Amino acid sequence: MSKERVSSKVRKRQIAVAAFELICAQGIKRISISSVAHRVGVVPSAIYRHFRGKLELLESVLGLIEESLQRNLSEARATSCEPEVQLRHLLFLHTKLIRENVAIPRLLFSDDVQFGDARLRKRTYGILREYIGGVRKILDEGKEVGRVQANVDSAAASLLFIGILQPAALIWHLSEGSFDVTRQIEKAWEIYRAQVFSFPTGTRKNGQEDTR
Amino acid sequence: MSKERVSSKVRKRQIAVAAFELICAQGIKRISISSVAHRVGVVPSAIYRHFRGKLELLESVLGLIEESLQRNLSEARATSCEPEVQLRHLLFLHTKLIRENVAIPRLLFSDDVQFGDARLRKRTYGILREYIGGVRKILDEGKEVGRVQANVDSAAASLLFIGILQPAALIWHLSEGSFDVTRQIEKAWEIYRAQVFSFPTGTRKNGQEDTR
DNA sequence: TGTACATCAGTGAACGCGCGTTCACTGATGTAC
DNA sequence: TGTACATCAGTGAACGCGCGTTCACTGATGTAC
Repeated sequence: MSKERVSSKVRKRQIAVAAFELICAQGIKRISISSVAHRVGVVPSAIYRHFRGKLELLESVLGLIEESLQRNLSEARATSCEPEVQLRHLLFLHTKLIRENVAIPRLLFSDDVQFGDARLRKRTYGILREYIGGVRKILDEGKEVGRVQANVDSAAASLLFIGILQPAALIWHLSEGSFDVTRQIEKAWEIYRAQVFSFPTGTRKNGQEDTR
Repeated sequence: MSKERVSSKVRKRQIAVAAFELICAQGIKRISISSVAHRVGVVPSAIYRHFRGKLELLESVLGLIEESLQRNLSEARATSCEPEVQLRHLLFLHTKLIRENVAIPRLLFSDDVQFGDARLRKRTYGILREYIGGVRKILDEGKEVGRVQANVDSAAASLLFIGILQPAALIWHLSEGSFDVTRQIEKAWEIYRAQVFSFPTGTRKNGQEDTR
């Protein structure tokens, strides 16, 4: 034990990251002030120098998750001005994120968040709303330029976008890897995009342009 | 306290149901041998007359969930011979089930199941596979009679079917009701069925029949 | 550059609590005669 | 129908354990003079 002293700002993030990694590896039930402290190389009571309590620690883990999701959203939007390509890339990034960080669904669906303190719940709600709102924005912009079917409800379509991945990821995790999550998501995406986008890549017919 | 004595078979189910209801009302974290026993009107150690331990109790709650899902599947299949109507009805039943029994997603996504004992995980995997398999069967039968698009991947489509509801239910629960889950599911279903079914009800054109 | 002091990250012992589980027991219920 | 006994659901005290949190402390680091 006994790493050297570190400034609170740095340590605070170290602790949040350690908690996040522990959730990835072992689930939320296994994280405790004690286990997180041990991972950082510090004594449990030291955590209280940086966080008021476990709740505040979990909140900061939510902050990390928010960062990742927003980062993905920005990156996806930067790849192309074509909404279909943007969403396709976001799906790819999201898949990767969830595969590598099981902590995310784990924490968001966890009991601590869903039934715990109202602050945690509100925070989570905000994070998800922001993310889904980002997806919806892409769809709405796509509608304006005629790339997205006008009769598609963008709120519902943005939720369904999340639904492309969510069940597959759940099954994948339960199956302990013996389930081709990438392929399932690919196929589900095909169903999705064929209905949502006006002229999906690969099925676009000659001569058909944005005439609407 | 001190209800009268009851046969083990009856009590066993009472206990499982009590645990299920407690999860609905307060989340998994709050259920303990003690709280379940109290709800049944019995002393904690009495639970051990009927279950070897907490794990076995959770397993029996999974059994209740399995029952509900299978019941829905049978009921949906009995409503019509039209696959679209069957799935539509299953979606309705599923929505109702999840709304009234938050315990179901709660337990299935819980840490105890996902990271806990391998038996629990396997059991959950089996339940979900069975349910999704039922959906897939409806789709495959639909394909045979030309009601479901031949180029739709039925495995992916059955997962996406679950995805219609899952994100909406999550957001709905976090929003504490201020979110019109039914409407979102309705709209997402429209996107889904338009792509999956050959001639979705309401958009079927005159003269078009099963010619494939 | 050297000394005195304030700041503050980290320590270690201690706490109260609820948890899952055990065990010897009690006494109601069902069965055999 | 009445008695003797086996079965077995339920009891209550006790256990060891890990949890989140507190508190008085230590001593390294940064700052003022």
